[in-house]
Amino acid sequence: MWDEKKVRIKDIAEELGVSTATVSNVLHGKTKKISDKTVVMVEKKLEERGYIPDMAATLLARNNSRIIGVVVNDHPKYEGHTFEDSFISAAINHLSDEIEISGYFMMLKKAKKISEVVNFASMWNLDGIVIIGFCEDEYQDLRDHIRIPFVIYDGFLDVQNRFGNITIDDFDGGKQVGEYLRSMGHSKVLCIADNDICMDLLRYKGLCEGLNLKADFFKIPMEADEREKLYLSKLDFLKGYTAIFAVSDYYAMELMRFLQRQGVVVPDDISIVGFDGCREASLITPKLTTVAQNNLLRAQTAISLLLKMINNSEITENISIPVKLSIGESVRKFN
Amino acid sequence: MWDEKKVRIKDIAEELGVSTATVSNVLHGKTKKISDKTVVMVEKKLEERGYIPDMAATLLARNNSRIIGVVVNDHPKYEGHTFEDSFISAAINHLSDEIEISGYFMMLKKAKKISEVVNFASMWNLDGIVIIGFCEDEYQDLRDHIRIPFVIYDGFLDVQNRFGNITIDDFDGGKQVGEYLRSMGHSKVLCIADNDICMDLLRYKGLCEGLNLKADFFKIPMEADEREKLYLSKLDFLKGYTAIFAVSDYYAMELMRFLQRQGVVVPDDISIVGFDGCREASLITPKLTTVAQNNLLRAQTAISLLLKMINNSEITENISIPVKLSIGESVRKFN
DNA sequence: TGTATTAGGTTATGCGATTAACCTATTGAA
DNA sequence: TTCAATAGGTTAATCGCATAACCTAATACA
Repeated sequence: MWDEKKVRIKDIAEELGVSTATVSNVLHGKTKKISDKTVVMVEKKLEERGYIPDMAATLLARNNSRIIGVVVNDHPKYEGHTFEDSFISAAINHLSDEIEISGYFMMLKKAKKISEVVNFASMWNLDGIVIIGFCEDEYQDLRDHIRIPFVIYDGFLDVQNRFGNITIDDFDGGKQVGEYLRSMGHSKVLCIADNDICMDLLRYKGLCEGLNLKADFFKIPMEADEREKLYLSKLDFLKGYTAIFAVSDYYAMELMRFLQRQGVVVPDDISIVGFDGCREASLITPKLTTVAQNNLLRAQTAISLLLKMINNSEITENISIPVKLSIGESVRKFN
Repeated sequence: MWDEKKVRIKDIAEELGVSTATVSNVLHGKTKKISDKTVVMVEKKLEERGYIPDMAATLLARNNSRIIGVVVNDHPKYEGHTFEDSFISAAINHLSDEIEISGYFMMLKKAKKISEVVNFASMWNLDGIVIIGFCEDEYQDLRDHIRIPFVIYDGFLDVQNRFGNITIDDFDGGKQVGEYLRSMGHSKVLCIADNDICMDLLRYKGLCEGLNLKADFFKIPMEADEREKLYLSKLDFLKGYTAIFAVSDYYAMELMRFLQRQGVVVPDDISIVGFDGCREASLITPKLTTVAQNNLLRAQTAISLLLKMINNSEITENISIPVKLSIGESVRKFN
């Protein structure tokens, strides 16, 4: 039923009465030492027989695999829907395209621990890794245990050349939000985040800078039902603010739904701002005001940096992608 | 910098003074002909040296790769955001988990043509394929050109055992919508779809059955801007219906946004129903009434069927996953 | 006592592609 | 005429693992 034999270099060579080396050289354009007629003959035969290289053999024979691993932290906060997250799925989508364009292959993996990443790299002889969603300690750990270059897709601004690092200007994004809210007359502003480190903190600091005052910071739990409980118990506290800045669109939209269910009108009663510029943000009502990231540019930058690192293991760069406030309908003018 | 040598079976064997065959056999649990103490000794050493098999060599040496390909049609309608589509990303997310649980590896690929799928399978020696988003002709084409089993993730109900086929009961889904709309007093109902074949038609037929009358069918173009134009020019036509059933949530939500921009209130002026039960459907306002699919069950079913087919190439099954109407806020009672 | 069986391994080959090293015939130069 | 160089290849080793075929010593059996 499904048993046609696959065409190998050896088959081509035998049918043509040449050596496998000749066929292989033609395949790779190393034709300096092969006559034009032989080249043409081999090329024709390859085409005719529909030759497709066997990757397992190819990988084994050369020392670079031309495979790039994309590893996403399978964080509990995604509740098993990691690849459905809008930031993650956009990353995968564009990374996949960029990797293919560059003539590489992508291997995609969820991982809970850095040791899984190390094993993954070793077992597939990956040429490089793009990694998403771990924290700084874990990246250092990875750095100490791996032999290949990697680029942190959601990097930190303050990292000093220790690995490839793609970041957005979190501080500036927060600042843009702050300036906008200030221009709209808000001064009682709350910032919510699940995390008080790294980029969340930068966004918060930017917010304060833009507002020109110290906004309050509220840490929320990572589990959805605990957040719900917390919001319920702190409803009056939340209502005490005229605007709330959530450090991700996901939290912003969740909070918005929660408030709407409690009869709070957005933006009339409370204004809300998110961060990420995910697709749903512009599909909901009211449209979410948020800080938009250029996912395509980010993926392009990540892959082009990684390829540079693969070709020269001394390079490590820290690249920041600009962000831009995207004004929706979730903030009202406040006097 | 990144240059530790990787541990091979040969290294383990030499350090222990045994043959590579012994180590390999221990690795695969073929310990009938190996003394307990040797087994223990080898296992200890493997653990201690952190042995990780080289996949390229493993694949090459055995005739099954233990790789499952997941191929998604890179359809123009996604406008380059294929993996961000909610149906697709949910599929990838769950398929990835199921494949990993089964001890296989996933290779993910976008493809525009079936020939790419054939090459992909050949180059990686895939054991099987899960394929999403192509049309029936293309699947037949694939069937004729490939040597390995494949399962159609978004299959058709009327296919007769020609490949592994996972489908939902499109007809029943449409029927549930029809019955619901009928119970809400709607009789002027329009069905919109970009396609007049297969599952879209089944959903439409189910709709009519449930309504107990023949609803109108309206074909829309696949390009977003052309749809926009069409909707604009046919606004009065659309307003002539009390309820519109879009055969996917994507179209339903898009239409809802369009109507809202035109000042049409949903559901007060027009009721809207979608199909798929994607995540955004429950996040928008008003919450979309839609036909929910169980994505996890679908992925589990697809992988378990594919594994059956891999182990016995005679099997081909046609499995239908039940669907359930999820009532939101986008349909009003009409008298 | 002689033969069969079993325990506990080892040897050697192949998977398909890559590539360094080698070979031979022809041409060119002195 | 002789040697070097070049064109146009071929040979054979290698990548790391799996596995069928083979081997030897000890034990079982009759």
